[in-house]
Amino acid sequence: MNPKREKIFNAAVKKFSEKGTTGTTMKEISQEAGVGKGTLYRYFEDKEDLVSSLMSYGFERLTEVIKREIEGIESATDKIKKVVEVQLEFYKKHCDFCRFLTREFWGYKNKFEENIKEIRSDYTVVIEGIIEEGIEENEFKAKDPEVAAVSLIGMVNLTALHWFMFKGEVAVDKIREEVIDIFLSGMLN
Amino acid sequence: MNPKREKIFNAAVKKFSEKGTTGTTMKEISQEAGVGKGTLYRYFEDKEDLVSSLMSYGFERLTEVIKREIEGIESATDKIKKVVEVQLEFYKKHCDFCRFLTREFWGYKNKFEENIKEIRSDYTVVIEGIIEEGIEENEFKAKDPEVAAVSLIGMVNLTALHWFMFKGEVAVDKIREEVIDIFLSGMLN
Amino acid sequence: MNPKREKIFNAAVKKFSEKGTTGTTMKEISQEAGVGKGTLYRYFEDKEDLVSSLMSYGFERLTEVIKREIEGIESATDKIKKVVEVQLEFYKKHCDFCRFLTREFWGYKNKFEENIKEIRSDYTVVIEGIIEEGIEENEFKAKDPEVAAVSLIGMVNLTALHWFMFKGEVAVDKIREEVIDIFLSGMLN
Amino acid sequence: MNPKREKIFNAAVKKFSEKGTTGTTMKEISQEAGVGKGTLYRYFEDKEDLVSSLMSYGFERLTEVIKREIEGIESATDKIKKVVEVQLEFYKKHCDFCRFLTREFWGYKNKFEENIKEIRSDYTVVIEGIIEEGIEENEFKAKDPEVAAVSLIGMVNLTALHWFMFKGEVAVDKIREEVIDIFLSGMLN
DNA sequence: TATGAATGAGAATTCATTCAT
DNA sequence: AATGAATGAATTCTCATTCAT
Repeated sequence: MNPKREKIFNAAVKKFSEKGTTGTTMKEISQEAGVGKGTLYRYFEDKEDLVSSLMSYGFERLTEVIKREIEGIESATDKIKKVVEVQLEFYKKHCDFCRFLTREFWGYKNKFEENIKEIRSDYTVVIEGIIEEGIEENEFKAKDPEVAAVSLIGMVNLTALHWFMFKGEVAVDKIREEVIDIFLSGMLN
Repeated sequence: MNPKREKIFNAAVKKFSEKGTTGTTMKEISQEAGVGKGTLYRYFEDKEDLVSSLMSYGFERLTEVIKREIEGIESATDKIKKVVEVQLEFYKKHCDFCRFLTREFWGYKNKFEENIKEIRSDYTVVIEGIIEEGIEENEFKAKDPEVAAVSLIGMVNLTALHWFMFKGEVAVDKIREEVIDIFLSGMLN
Repeated sequence: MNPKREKIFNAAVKKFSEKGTTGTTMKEISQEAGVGKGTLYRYFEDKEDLVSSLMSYGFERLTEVIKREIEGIESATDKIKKVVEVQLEFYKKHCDFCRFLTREFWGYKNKFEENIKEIRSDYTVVIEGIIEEGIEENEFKAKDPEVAAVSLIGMVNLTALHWFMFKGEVAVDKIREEVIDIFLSGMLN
Repeated sequence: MNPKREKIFNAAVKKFSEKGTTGTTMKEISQEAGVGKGTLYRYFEDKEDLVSSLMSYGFERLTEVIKREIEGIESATDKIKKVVEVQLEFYKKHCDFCRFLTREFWGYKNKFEENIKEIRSDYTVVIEGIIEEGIEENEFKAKDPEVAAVSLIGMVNLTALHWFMFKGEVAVDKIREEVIDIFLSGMLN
């Protein structure tokens, strides 16, 4: 990627996470990025485009990493374990981005809405695929793979964010163990 | 509650859900509520206060309903089942409010931050309590009740919102069954 | 007319005449008018609306005055004399407005274009009517009343503006005599 | 003239006529001209200089053509006829330029103001000269040659522009006949 | 000599908030 | 108590101009 575009992305993530997209001004982003205000508009149509490009970019990176990491893993159970781990690591590393994402994803009508939905769908579908596979192989017993996939994402997403917001850091190991255990074996003794 | 305050709350929820808090103007809220713009400032200090009051109010209602509904239920397992059901019904009924909540909760510095954190904590703590109870009673096996509680909230929250956003309505029955099953018994066959 | 709207109109004419519509900022107008910047937007949709409203308003006033003044005059010749006199007086009195008009009328596409064309047409048509009348009464000999009408307007318009720009004031008496003489009797000896 | 300078002139006239000088960006001109944006600044000090150079250039061409065409013509009457014809042809051929001129000429303070006034004066003076000549030769009867000259220019200028704007084309023949007739013989029967 | 990426002053416009009625 | 006209700080975005390549 163009290095200046990347500089802008990094500055935007930081600011958006701290103050929200609407609470952040283009001027602040340009200052954080160390470029002129006008330069933002050379790389992005407008603020909306910057926000949605950033969201797409992040989702794509996350989906990419997950796809790459589960490659070669055989059982659906092991794949799920890896997915949880990779996601938590991603959240820990890019917690600014993840806060931004959680906040802005459930967004309101904007010109890029469809585009975003598609990207997010990609990400959900990967996890859904693993669950379907597990069902076929008789490893898993879920009736509705979509509910199961979104549930898993929800568990990881909210616990990670909860830790980040209330304790200051994502406790990857602790969360991973517990989440995997609950998701795979349930709470019942 | 003061009926005019309630009118304003209802108008605000509707608009905030449609267009976000920053995308909604005080004028729009006043028109939706059928009162003068100045009147809003009689009932709320400023916009920030309106947003955070609304958030507290909603969390309190949800916590209240949950507390009331699990009263008298004996086993932790049944309590969890009820919690999931009540939450999904609440999401279905007040999906505007829930979208607003998810978006605005992971909020950014504002004068009411501490207040909000406390309220949200109340809500988490109720569920954490049920889980702790279940552990004590040897019904549950979780190592970390907090992770477990937030995981459950995350599952319900995200599946409900996912259905609302991508399918237009929250499929309470389907989600409830699957989520309860996963949370209690896990995915493994 | 609303007194605040009028204050804004007067301020806008003055500034537009001095610096052109695009050379004048909304801030300057608001300062000249002694109102807040936001107030301009209570009375006009946007800058374009302010410009075109002003143009319509001026054309309407001019057309109105002309219509009123020629009422009761019998011969077309006398009517033409009155038209030239009234126009020159108007130009002298509102030379700011006239400079603005001449400059901005031959404008470029904008949302109010059709509206403006209609208003200007009204004004041209009045003069065309007098000429047609004169032809019917055998007073005048023009073959094309439209060319004749626009010619007269052009003579008055440009001489008045020329005097204003190059000599600082519109010499009403001198211009009136000569223009009427040329238009009615021609240059030939 | 330098061919690149001419390319820029042509591009600028086209754009200025379509969208006004302030509505046209330097980038648009450079693209229309097929040169880099920076190149414009090699041939013109700044935008103001481009506008005023263009205006001077056009006035000079028009004055030049008129001077050349009336050379050798004897009577003032015939010279006036030729002047009207030449002007109308020029307007028809360069209507973009003429619209630009009418709009921008009644210009506002800028660093090249004096220069422009002089050029325009040149043009007026040629026609004034013809009229003075006619008076001396007893062909014409005007009392004030300046009013007469500006009147003629006004007639031609506004009728041509009126036709261009409201009918899409300058009807040279029709306008010429009528304007010459009015100017020389007047309207009276 | 020619280019176009980068800049930042400045423009139009919005909107939370105030306050006279 | 209720209203909505008025305000101006703040925001997004544009574009003339510069300058390194």
